[in-house]
Amino acid sequence: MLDDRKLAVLRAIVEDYVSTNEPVGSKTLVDRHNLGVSSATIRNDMAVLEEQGYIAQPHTSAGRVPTDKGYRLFVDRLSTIKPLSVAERRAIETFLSGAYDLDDVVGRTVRLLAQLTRQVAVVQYPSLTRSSVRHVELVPVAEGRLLLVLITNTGRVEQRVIETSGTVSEESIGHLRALLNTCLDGLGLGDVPTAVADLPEKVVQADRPLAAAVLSVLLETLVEKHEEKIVFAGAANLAAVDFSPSLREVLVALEEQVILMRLLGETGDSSTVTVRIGTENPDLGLRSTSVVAADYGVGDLTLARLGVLGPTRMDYPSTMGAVRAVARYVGQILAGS
Amino acid sequence: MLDDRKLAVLRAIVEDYVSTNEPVGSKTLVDRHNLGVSSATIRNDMAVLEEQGYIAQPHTSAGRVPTDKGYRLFVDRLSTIKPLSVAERRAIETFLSGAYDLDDVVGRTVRLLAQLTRQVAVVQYPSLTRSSVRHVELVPVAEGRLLLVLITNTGRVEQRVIETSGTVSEESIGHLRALLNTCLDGLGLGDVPTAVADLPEKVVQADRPLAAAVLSVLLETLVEKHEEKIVFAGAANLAAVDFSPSLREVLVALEEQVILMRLLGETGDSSTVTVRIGTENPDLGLRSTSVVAADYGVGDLTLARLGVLGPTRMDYPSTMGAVRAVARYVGQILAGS
DNA sequence: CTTGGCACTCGGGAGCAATGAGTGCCAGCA
DNA sequence: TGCTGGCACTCATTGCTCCCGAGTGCCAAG
Repeated sequence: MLDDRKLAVLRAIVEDYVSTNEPVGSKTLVDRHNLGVSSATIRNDMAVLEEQGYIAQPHTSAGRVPTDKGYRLFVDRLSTIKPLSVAERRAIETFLSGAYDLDDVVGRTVRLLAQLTRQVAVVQYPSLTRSSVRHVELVPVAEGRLLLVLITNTGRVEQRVIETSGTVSEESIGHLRALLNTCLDGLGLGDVPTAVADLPEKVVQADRPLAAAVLSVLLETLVEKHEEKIVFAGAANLAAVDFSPSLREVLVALEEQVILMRLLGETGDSSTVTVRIGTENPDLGLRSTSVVAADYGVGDLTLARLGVLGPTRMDYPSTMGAVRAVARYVGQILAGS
Repeated sequence: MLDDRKLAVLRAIVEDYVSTNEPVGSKTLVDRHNLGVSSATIRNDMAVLEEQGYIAQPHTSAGRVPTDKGYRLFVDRLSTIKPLSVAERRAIETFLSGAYDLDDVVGRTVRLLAQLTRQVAVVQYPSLTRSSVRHVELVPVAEGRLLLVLITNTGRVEQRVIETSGTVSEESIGHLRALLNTCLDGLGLGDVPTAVADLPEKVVQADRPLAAAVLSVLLETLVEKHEEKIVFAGAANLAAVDFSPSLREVLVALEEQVILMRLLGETGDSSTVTVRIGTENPDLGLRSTSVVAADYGVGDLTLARLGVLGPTRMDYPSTMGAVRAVARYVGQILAGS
């Protein structure tokens, strides 16, 4: 259907258009790439490519521009992920290794990725559901108020206030704390609900209301935090590209956690970079953007995803390289802390 | 210098320009507001106002537009803060009272403020320096690693990893934890450094390295977190106004913590709303924006600031009303949790 | 299948006139 | 002294035409 030269033409169109941001015509194409044929031949090829829906012209008498379908073919078959330079890798490593807690790791990662790709970066916090309990802490913070702190093996710390009906003794708290920790230590968060089901029965009669209160808040925390936290950075990079009309829509989408979550999407083939182009996106208003995303995690364990959002007209090979590299390094950093 | 009518004219110009976003001329002015004089008279007044620098015309044969100086006069002497409607107040209250921890309070606040004013909202986390220690927790998370968790009376939780040279026994940790808590409980964070200076001397010889490590991390935390955390929301609202060229600069500024901090500025008269207009701003690139900010806190204690950033051409009375109201409610919520 | 040639299309920019909102100024009037 | 109506003037904006050139599609020949 499409012979080698037509594919080469498509590739050239994508590359030229990405770098110049101007519709590319048959003449400029033969000038810039040495395709060994005349512009008339290219024109014929382009007519075919257009008929098949890989490219389009904004208006008659203008050059061609890749369509989403064209980008898709380019990503799937015409390009390879471009590895980062040694200098870049080193920069990533030193920058990330300076982080001192989970918030900081995520914060640095998202800024790094934004800067590296000059686009909007999105990073999801490590999943709670896949991590396990490292420690549970109960701290009295005021009359009738306890603070429940849950620490996971991924370094995440969750906190919730518990209202207790009356004053609670230090011993009761200490007892409950010990009980919780022996029950839960090392347990996957998904298994917590069943493990603590019979907790109230294990404490003395007087402390049962307390135990029940703590328990309900603990379970709530697990459920609510299930919808993961997600952050972005580099919105300023959007202004550089001129999205003119849809810029507002894109900004709105970015501020909506739920949309961001869907944006990164479910894990495709793990250990690979996923690309979603233009209308392949689940969200309206992001129809003119592409998302390049990847899983990150420690060893075989996938913790969450991160990625980049930019115009469909983006440098896919480089972006994919940056996303892949950052995902790997974050994994390493998390493993080592 | 400026008689009452000239002030009335200035007020009318500001109000008209804010609502229509078009330079306002003498004719439209007498039509819309009943000033009781003819347009020629208004023209004379406008000439004076322009000479004094309160208004300017984008080009000859165009209407007048307020200058920063004009807005300043308007805010200081020609307008009063517009209180929110009962419905709005109720909405704020119910929305904020649904929050369940500090992150959530701040997150809801910033989104609320952005939506209420249709501009960019900025909220600073409650200051660490002005709060006091509620509890210190030490948790072993791995071989050679401890997690230090610091809980303050404002509900803020700080965490840091401590690298210990060797394995540390549970007892050592327990001892140190108890020691820290008796030393620090209720202490203002500013007083922590002196209070813990002699800590290593209070533990048995073998635990001194541990104590020193914990100590240094604790002090680091206090210093580093001194530069407070700050968040924003509503960037999408920027796209609605057409900042055309400077939009990028504004977005850049928003992502820079340091700039944001400076933006809210030092507390002016507390319990009042502060307005900074256009070039009064410390930052270049925000020359065409205004900031409306206020302190918030519990009772007499000021914890931090929050505010709104928008075009100089904004509805100051309403914005000030919204900022003031939200600041008050956040204070109430924090007091009650 | 490729190529040079050629007519055709159409967006974008330059040039130009008409429009009209808005101004500054002035002389007259209370 | 301050207000007013009148009037000439300015100038951004709009709509119009015209022209240019990049780029195409098609065709006949190699």
